[in-house]
Amino acid sequence: MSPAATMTVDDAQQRVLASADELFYGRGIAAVTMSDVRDRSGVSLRRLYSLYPSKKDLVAAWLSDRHDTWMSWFTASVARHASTGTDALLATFDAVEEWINSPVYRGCGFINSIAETSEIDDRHRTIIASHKRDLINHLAALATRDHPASPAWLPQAIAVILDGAFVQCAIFNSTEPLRAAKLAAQQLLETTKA
Amino acid sequence: MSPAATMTVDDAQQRVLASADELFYGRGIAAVTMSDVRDRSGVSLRRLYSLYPSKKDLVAAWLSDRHDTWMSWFTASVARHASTGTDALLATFDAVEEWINSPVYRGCGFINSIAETSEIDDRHRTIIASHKRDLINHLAALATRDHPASPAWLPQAIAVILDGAFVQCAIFNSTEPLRAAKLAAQQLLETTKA
DNA sequence: ATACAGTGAGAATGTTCCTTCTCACACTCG
DNA sequence: CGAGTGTGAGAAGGAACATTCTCACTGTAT
Repeated sequence: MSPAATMTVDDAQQRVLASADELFYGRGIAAVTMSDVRDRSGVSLRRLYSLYPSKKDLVAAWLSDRHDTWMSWFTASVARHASTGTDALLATFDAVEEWINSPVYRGCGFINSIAETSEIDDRHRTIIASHKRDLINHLAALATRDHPASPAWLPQAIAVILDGAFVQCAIFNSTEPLRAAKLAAQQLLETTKA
Repeated sequence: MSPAATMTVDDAQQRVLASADELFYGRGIAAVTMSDVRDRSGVSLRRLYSLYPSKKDLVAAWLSDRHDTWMSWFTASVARHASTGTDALLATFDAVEEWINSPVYRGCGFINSIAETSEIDDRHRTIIASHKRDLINHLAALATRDHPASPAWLPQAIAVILDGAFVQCAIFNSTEPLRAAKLAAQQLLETTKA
């Protein structure tokens, strides 16, 4: 039907998206050229453009892909940390601590991307807003399950604290903000529990 | 001695910095060209480069200037909102509400800038980190004065919540995150007051 | 009045990309 | 085997932009 030569379409897409993630997240969108993506993925420029007709298309595909993988990782990591008896909403801070401590950490890829105005259009902004909305929704589900008496604003507040920690840990290159964030969340959860 | 032709050096610098602020904050650094700055400020390219030998130099001057003006505005705005009897740390949320509600709001200029990796170097990152450190220090001073019994992590926690609100209000183009942030801070201040 | 120092306007330079195109090759299908 | 399609490698086209340079002018100081 349409078997490819050196690499299947799926393979090429997967390699491109994996490379795009390392590059776009690690260096920022504007600092990454299409040739960089080719070099790291091994997918030729010609094929790259046949898969993603423009850099903006590639960026959109990357953001969607990163949303999927990040949310999967996050929910799994939270579940794992909550399984030891820790409050699930509080466990979100333990979950992200691993990430923030990793050497590749460079803040939240979505928050970073939306600041690169010359690389981003409304399509991208929609994906980014959806990502943050989904995060809040997940936190809301955890709150409904474990904190049924908590106020309606709690999930959004936890999300705000998480985003603030992402940002400050990147700016200060330290996990100290995360610790303060977790203590604040802990305090909050204790007083809204009653 | 050295009187200029059309405009004094001080005038030119002031006009350039004012224009740079509108442009860099409003559109992002990469999306603004030196010619844009010339057009808006009325300062010729030649003079622009004699004042700031490179775009990176101009960006550094802008960040320093914005730090000064933003902190002045912020401390004054907090003081004004706190003067009516509101807790000073809580008043920070009322203070930034005006800003976030204004049509020019586009998130925190420092958080946005640090994400534009191809426009930013270590000199800029230092200014940005200092800005956030100064903000925390100011919050710490307010805490020492009004909440002497509060835990040491409180100022950093408030700063995290503020930054998270800055980011989410920009992403969602809404002040809803700020409301959740303020409620969380309120809860926090009440329980750490005792 | 004249030489000079600084300036505005904007052209010229050099670089960095995104995107497209060329050419030769590999593999499929008849 | 022979035509045709898809591909890799990388050159070529074109646009945007930071930075420098040219040229003519203005105001100052001798």
